[in-house]
Amino acid sequence: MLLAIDPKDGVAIYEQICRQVKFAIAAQAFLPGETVPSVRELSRTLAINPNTVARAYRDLQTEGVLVPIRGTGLAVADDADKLCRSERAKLIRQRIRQAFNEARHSQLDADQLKKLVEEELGRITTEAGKK
Amino acid sequence: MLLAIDPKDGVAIYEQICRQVKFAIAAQAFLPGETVPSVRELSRTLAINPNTVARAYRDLQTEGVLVPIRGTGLAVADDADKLCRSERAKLIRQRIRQAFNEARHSQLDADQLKKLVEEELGRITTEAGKK
Amino acid sequence: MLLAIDPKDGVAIYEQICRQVKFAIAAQAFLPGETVPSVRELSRTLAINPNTVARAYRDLQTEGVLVPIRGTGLAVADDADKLCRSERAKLIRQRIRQAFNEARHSQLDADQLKKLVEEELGRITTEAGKK
Amino acid sequence: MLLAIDPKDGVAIYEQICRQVKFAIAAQAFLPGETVPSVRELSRTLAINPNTVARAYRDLQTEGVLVPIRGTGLAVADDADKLCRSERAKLIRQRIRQAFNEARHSQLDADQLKKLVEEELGRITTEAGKK
DNA sequence: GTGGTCTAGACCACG
DNA sequence: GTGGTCTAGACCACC
Repeated sequence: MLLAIDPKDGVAIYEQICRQVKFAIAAQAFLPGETVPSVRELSRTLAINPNTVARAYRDLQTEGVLVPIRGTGLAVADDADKLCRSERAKLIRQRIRQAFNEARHSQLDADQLKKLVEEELGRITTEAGKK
Repeated sequence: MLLAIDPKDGVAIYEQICRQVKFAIAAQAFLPGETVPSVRELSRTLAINPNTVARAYRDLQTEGVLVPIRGTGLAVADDADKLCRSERAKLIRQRIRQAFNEARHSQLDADQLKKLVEEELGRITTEAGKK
Repeated sequence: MLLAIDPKDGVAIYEQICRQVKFAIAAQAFLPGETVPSVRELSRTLAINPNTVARAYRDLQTEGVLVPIRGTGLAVADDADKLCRSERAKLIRQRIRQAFNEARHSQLDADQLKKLVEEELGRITTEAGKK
Repeated sequence: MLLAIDPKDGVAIYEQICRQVKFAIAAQAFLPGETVPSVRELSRTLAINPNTVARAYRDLQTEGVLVPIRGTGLAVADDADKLCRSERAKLIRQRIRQAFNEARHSQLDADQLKKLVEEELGRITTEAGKK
């Protein structure tokens, strides 16, 4: 279970947990039906307060990603993998669209933007290749 | 002076003001040497708390975008236009890099990402063309 | 012995067992004097924790629905069928009263409520007729 | 602002708050655009912990009933009244259907059920009349 | 052991 | 003043 939490990231810890759990499910690191680490265990692992983990898990439940099994723990919902994958795509697209909109709105020249994007895109893909 | 403030945007109001003033300067809607609306006037116009406008202007002063003119108000700094344009570029590059990093970190396939980016890029440039 | 247990139902499993056993007795699927399945057997059949079955049976004993027969197991009490039927009626009346109270308390118009009730009542009786 | 909270009702306090706020909005005791009592104020009024109120309000936000106004408070969303009215109806119908289903499932005689319902319905309407 | 709820009190950004 | 987040620790029902 690899969750990288940064307490001073600016974004709330419980949101980091939510996002990473969803991404882990999307990447099939957690399979539907499996239980996720217990609130207490994860809170120990990440050295954060159990309430914070509980809140993240609660949000994941209201989103339908996790389902409670009484006295046993929280399990990944049956269709959570599809749900998480589609949401992951949506989130990423949203971020990109937002960045581009901002660029356009600031009257940045279209060619400059295109060039910039290709630079960054190249940077990412080569890094991914190295890995 | 056209500033579109949305109190329900989630983004802090003072940040919206900062950003829009800087973009207005970058787009040469305000020229270096010109004075910006007074705190009281702008707070009336936008129907928001004067403290909020004051805070925005304070931040803009620390960034060197605005300079106080004794007995007159706040004026756009001499090199503010260049400064704003370069910062705009930096901001945009940062956003794009951030979005791409997030995408990569979520184990999204590189080709999918590339395709997605090109889609959105096309969408933006055609829209810009229409405009 | 047909007991449909749903671990994800939200209702506690031991309560589901209690309720279904009592309803089975009320419907004369179990007759007074008959023995019910042993804790170990039922727990295997339903694939749930033996403690949970034991707790359900314990509750049924305190309610006087089941009586222990030394060396043999648990048997349906002599008057359990009447007891279960009357309790069933009480439970149902309670639920209905509760639902109506809630409706009234929510300031729903009395006529609307009446209409709604008759709709649902019709739905139930026709379904029962079909069956 | 009349919210009747019963700490030992069995249902969680935060849920009682949620339901009552929604019902209050449905009954137009709160109008869209108005702010609801602040977390701290309501927690004082009800003599409960602010966190509990905050949790209720948070749930109402995720449901789209309340919207945050930074530094000012929480306001009733524009279409919250319709949303709450329809949900109120749905909730009540659900409860009634559930009670009836349970009745049917327990093989209660249809005529008995009908008689029982009419008794209770009469009880409610006469009480409402008195009020 | 599990999650769920509640209390208490702290700190932060925002207006 | 407002809500948002986090920590700490308690109690409960359930398995």
